[in-house]
Amino acid sequence: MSDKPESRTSETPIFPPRIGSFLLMAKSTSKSLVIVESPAKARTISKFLGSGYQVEASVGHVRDLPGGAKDIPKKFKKEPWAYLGVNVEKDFEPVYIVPADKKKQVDKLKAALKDADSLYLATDEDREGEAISWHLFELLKPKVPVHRLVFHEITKEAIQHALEDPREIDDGLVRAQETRRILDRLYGYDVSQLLWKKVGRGLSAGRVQSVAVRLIVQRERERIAFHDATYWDLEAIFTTDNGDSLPAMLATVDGRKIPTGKDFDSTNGQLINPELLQMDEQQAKELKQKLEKENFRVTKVEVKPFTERPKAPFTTSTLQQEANRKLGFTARRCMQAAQRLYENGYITYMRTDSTTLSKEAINAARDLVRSEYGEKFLHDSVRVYKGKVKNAQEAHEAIRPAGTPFRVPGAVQNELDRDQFRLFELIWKRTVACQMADAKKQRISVTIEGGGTTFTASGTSILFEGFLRAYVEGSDDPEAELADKERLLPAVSENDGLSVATLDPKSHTTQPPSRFSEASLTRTLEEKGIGRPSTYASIIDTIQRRDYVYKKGNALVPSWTAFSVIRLMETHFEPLVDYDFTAQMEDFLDTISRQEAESLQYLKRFYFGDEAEPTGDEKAAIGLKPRLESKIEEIDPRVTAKFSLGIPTEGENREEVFVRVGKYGPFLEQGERKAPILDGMAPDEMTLARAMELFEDAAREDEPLGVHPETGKPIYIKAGRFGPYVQMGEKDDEEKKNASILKTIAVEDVDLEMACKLLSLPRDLGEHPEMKEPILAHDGRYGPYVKCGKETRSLPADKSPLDVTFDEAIELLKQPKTRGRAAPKEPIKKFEKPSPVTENEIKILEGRFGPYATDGETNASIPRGTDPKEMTYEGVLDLLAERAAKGPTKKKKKKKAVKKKTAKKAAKKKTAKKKAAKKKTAKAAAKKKGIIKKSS
DNA sequence: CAGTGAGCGAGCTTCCGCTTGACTT
Repeated sequence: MSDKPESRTSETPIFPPRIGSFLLMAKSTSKSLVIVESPAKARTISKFLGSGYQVEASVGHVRDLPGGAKDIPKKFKKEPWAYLGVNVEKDFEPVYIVPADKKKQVDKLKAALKDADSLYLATDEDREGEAISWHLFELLKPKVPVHRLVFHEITKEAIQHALEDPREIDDGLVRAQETRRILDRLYGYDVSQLLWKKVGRGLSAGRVQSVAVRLIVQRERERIAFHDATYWDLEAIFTTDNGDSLPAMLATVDGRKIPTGKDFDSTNGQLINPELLQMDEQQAKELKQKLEKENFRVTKVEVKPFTERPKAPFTTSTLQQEANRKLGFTARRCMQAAQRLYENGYITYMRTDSTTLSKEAINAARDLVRSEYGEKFLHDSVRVYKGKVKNAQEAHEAIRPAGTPFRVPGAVQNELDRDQFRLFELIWKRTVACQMADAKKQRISVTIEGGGTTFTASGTSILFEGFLRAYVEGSDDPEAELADKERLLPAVSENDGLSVATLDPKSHTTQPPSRFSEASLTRTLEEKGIGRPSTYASIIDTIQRRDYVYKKGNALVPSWTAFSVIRLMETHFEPLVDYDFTAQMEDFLDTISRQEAESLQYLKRFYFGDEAEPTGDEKAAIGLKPRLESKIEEIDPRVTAKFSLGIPTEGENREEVFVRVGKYGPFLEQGERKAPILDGMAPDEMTLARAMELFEDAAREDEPLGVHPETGKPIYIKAGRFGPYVQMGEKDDEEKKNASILKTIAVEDVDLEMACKLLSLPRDLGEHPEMKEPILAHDGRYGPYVKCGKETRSLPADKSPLDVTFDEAIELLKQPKTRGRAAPKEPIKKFEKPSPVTENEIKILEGRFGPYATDGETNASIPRGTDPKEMTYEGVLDLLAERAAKGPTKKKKKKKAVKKKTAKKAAKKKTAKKKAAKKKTAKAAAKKKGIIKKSS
């Protein structure tokens, strides 16, 4: 394979050769290669173009920055910036590689190009599409004429037209894309790595995900800060002279308005305007009694007609939102169904930010309105929706039924599965509805007076359905949706007398702002121009995979880890989580694509700060690198990961209570007291009162597994730092005993008998005949082992300290100790020739972390994916040389440095590391514990 | 968040956007 890693240099020509050059060499069987992004699109276009064209797909991007160490080309591996894949020391020069999963496709394209006498790059007409074309050009190095082709619709006419009018690759757009890519990499990798050091392993930060998490955390903070308020009013049903019922709500009493939810300050639950009348239950009941005897009459009837327009055709974002609201689909499920519909030709492309419909589509929709609903439901002129989405790139049409005419849902039902059909129907209706007439409605408000009070009643009636016949948009707030429905009032006129049928005191409690759902998060991100159609679903996946957010029904709930990370970001990297950061970046990218600004200058200021390039806008001068360097010292995770719940004003313990986020998850702390926080408890449920309860719970002993038959002490299963263990005796029992549960035993299989066995360790197997010392079988931090005097031997994997025999132990103790486990393992491979460096034998061994090569001094892992048996002598030498060049591992150096500072800190670090390794088991056990607790 | 004796290497995690299969069940 000749896919050598490339790095862009300034000499690389951006523009392909001029159209029409070198046509003299055209082969007799002349064929043109056309490359589009999607295979489905390639199939469709292939039908429109004759045999003179071969249409292939790039299947997305074909080159990218290296993802991790395994992708970084050898020659850069030693560079300090290698982990970024961007040479920040040399004008942010990116390193591009062909990702492993794209190699096959690139080879295919190369082969296809060999048979072609011209190349058409027909990727999408947006920033990313332009970049794909450029990368294809760089990678394929075509020797035939190259043309850049764009078409907005996939029709024969549009494609023919495009072929007649090709253009060149747009250098500005390509640079803008590259700038975006580099910025995301610098932000993403550098800030993530800071989080690994300060918060926990495997965490991540990024331009898009961090803002998404911040939104969710911010909403939770509002919920925590929320103070509810309760107020009462009266719900009346009046009767007209005709005997019709007229429901109405109390509005004023003696001129004072009755409040509604929005009249209260959410931070303290108090009325914003104290002139309003906040009644309690008592007052409401008294008022009811008083009013029952009063006469009422209608004093005002207001009729207001209004019209409603259909919503724009679907974009990815609005489709996901509606599928979530109406069908209960997650973003992921919606996109999966849409992908199938697209691939099989039922709908147009599903990743789009455009609301524009092609002429053909508009005509098809209008024809269907006529045939399905009748002429009078047709909007009198063609409705055109202007895109109002921030940073829209509009490379595609809106999402709509494919082809013309549109097939009606009933006709395709048997061809589709249930998800696909329901989604298709949704798309069909939305598309058709947008060429339908406005709905005409009217709102009627009735005011009723009597006994110094006023009541109001309102109703909505539909005068003409219009587009509502086909499609009603869903709402994030089910109550609002309900209120939107038609509500009819009996015909009444001013001065009509009314009698009271019922008067019901009703209590209302104000509600905190609701959490984000997938739909409302996507909508908010889109409004702010954050994320792209192809990424909305993956953003939601990512923040859940990192345990920043979990779902509770449809709601996205932030974890305490999210609180911790977001506070760290807000405190130390505020510009990076600014809600406008992406929008500002887009503005810069626009100037870069118009070739009015330099990418380099922007990146310099972003990464190195204003000093590097002091001009213009402050906002871009974030100075990520110097900021990271100063923050790595400054940030104290024990501060950013500590949240006060307040100070108790009663009870014995009056110290301040905190939620703290540790490596194993969140826990409560009050002075010396600690209590775990169980999974599934949302941050806004964690009040001071609830925390105090949890401390009590933690103090109370758990249900014991049973009682030890000999000592009579209770036995508990507990989750500890080193995994699950059994404890005999109460917590404060001086003679209590603990024993780890062997890794070969599942926690749920531990019964009383097993627990007793574990507690019986170390087990005395008898005296060693020669050493005259007892042989003990025990379980330790490196697993089970036998011990005799000062000699220890680990047990092989198939032996347990619970049943290892005397003879087996003797046998083990006979083995030499040097190689740790039972016998030294056979090398996977040995080489005859010794190392020229150390003159030792070179071997490939099977180690704890996989196969590695050693020359006696240096050890080098065999890269994953390489068969160690296939390694050549030269290959091994290369690996060893590379490893040796890196020098001794950094870790050892660091540890020493830390040790110098404070011995205490170093010790802490050490245990922390061990803890992290066992996190999983401990967590699982804790979870199990939670379940046991609940069910018992 | 419990405490239990050795020594043979650590290396990796992560971003955003563009696209589908290749896997398994």
